[in-house]
Amino acid sequence: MSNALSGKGRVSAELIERIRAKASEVGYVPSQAGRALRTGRTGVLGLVLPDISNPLFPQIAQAIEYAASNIGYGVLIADSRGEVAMQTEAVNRLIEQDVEGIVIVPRRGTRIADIGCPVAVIDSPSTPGNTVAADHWQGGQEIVEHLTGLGHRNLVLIGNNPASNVQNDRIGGMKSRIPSDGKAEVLWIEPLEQEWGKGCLLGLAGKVAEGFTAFVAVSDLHALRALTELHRAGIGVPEEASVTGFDDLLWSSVVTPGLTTMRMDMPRIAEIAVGALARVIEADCPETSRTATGTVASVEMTKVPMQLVVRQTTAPAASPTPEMSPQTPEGKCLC
Amino acid sequence: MSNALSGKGRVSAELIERIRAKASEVGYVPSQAGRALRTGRTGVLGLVLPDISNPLFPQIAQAIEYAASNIGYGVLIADSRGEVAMQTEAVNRLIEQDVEGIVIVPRRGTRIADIGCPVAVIDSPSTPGNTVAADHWQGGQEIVEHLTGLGHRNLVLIGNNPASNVQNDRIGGMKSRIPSDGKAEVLWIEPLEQEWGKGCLLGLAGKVAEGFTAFVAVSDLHALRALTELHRAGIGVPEEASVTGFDDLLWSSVVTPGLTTMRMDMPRIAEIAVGALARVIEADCPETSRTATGTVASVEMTKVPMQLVVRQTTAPAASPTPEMSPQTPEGKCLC
DNA sequence: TTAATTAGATTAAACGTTTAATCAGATCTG
DNA sequence: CAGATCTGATTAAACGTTTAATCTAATTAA
Repeated sequence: MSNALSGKGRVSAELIERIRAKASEVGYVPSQAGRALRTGRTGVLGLVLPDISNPLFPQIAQAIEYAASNIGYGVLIADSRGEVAMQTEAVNRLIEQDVEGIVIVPRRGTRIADIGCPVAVIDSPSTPGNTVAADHWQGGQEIVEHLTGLGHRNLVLIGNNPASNVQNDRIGGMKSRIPSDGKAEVLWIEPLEQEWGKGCLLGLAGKVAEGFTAFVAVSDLHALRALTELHRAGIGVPEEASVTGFDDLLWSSVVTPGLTTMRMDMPRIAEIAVGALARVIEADCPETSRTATGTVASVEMTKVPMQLVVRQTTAPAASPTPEMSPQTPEGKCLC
Repeated sequence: MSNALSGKGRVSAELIERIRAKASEVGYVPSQAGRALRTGRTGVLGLVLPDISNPLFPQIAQAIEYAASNIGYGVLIADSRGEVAMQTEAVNRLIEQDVEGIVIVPRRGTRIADIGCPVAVIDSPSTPGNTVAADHWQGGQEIVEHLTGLGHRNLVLIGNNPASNVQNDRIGGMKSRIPSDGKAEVLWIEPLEQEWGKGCLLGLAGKVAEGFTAFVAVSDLHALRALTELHRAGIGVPEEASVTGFDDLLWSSVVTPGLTTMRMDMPRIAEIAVGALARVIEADCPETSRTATGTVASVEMTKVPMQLVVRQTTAPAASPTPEMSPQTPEGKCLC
């Protein structure tokens, strides 16, 4: 009844105590529904992901949930399962559930329309309307600096799909740090698989024969693939070739050798994202919560630096490879 | 106002149409808060996980979210981040958010107390109070049947922690299918790491020297570790040794060679779990939703069979290994 | 023709909370 | 001491929905 007065208004300490006592005696818990109806605040944020089965989803979800619960919000999840149509449908489901704001990790190439509630976008700094993201470009730079610092000059950059902003940023950053006396070749997996079938070999052995000494993947997933393919071909990692990934997925540390990779500061990113949401929510609320303008474009976009995690898949480049001329002419996919 | 009458009561088709028109004209969306207050139904389920960073969390979350949204429920997530204390705290946060039921994947060894709302537990059939789970025992049986069918007789079973019900079930099932002319040795990783440090070698090369031809892990994570360790030691997979995992994590298909593993039927499990919840919710609701009895113990526990996924890490056992005597005497951890 | 039934529309009450408004008593001021 | 001020408690209104109840007019039956 007046329990809420425990903060506002004027009540005697004695009364407040009596209420408290009775409350816990009866096991009273305030109903969120009632509060929500009166105040228009549900205390719930939505989180929509392009595809929950994305391996780095756990990091995102965990960080968002943590950041949200820290400032008193719950997190309602929705999965667009990769389909772009379901993305808007998921958003609709969330706003029907009266979420006060939405954190969205958009599917590749998707633009988030102005919906009726505050939105924070986590994608890549190159995405229009983005709110916060890891600095993928800087991450790309740092990983190749690490490799060039070890003496590597000829790098194979491994990506999956050139349509991804994130992947492009990472590869862009990598390229920008290739020394003038070195060279880099980009290898896109998806087109390759279009032609040779899913799970095909990437022809990495051929690359080392051509003189490449390092394989720089845009994701630990692809790094793992490279790692095992090289192992299989009898090429020692890191003695004969170095391999790096991105994202520091869980298993990066359990493979042998441990994978050198770049890690995002997810807790930070999540904190910024939900923080931005909370700010516009708590600002807009007094007036017209239903008519909230949509995107949190007002708050300037933030880039969070990535961090290098050095493990065992990187080592100094093999001595200037005496036979560096292309011995195996075909660098093709060996599928 | 009477929009809801669109289902109950008696209204003319004409009026119903007029309402609809006006509604969409004004862009009216019914407020969940109001409905929740009146009906006591929030349409939200909670999902609490022992540790979101668990790599198979995506599968669980995705499946639960899908099953829930299919029958009109939203899913609020909560992470107990491994700490048992936070598990109950997470549950409390959820019920404060007025969830109508909770799906919980309990932390190892945790027992779920009777809280004030319906609960479905997903763990292992050996866990008391469990509602639904994959049939880990059967999974263990099937994977070794696959291996013995290929002629393997001496298997190393790799687990992490003997305190896990799930792992014990799997290993139990495995053991139950070891043929009389074969042998099996269990290798627990966690105690090993206690002694030799995290990420230490498991001494697998020694095992193949002793005559073991197959490594059966309780998780793809450990299988991956075994796979790379064997590769590293120059032991061919699957020519010289077979390796299998569990759970069919995302990357199981991208490693080279692709990992043979057992997959849970998560969609099915999720459907059963949220189905059970929905049933008791919709039954209890009319009377006393606040006084719901707690666990969904009433509905009998269900075991969902696991499915074998054969890829390339398993092959017929090498010809009866002529030199099967233990050449490398030390089977110790080589860390 | 009148009373009884009924379809369809309108009104009212209730859910549990918060916030504003009202009220009674006490302290203070002129 | 009377009127003004203030403190703390109590009461009332409102949020948006659903469900029950009331009300009107029209159709049917006697």
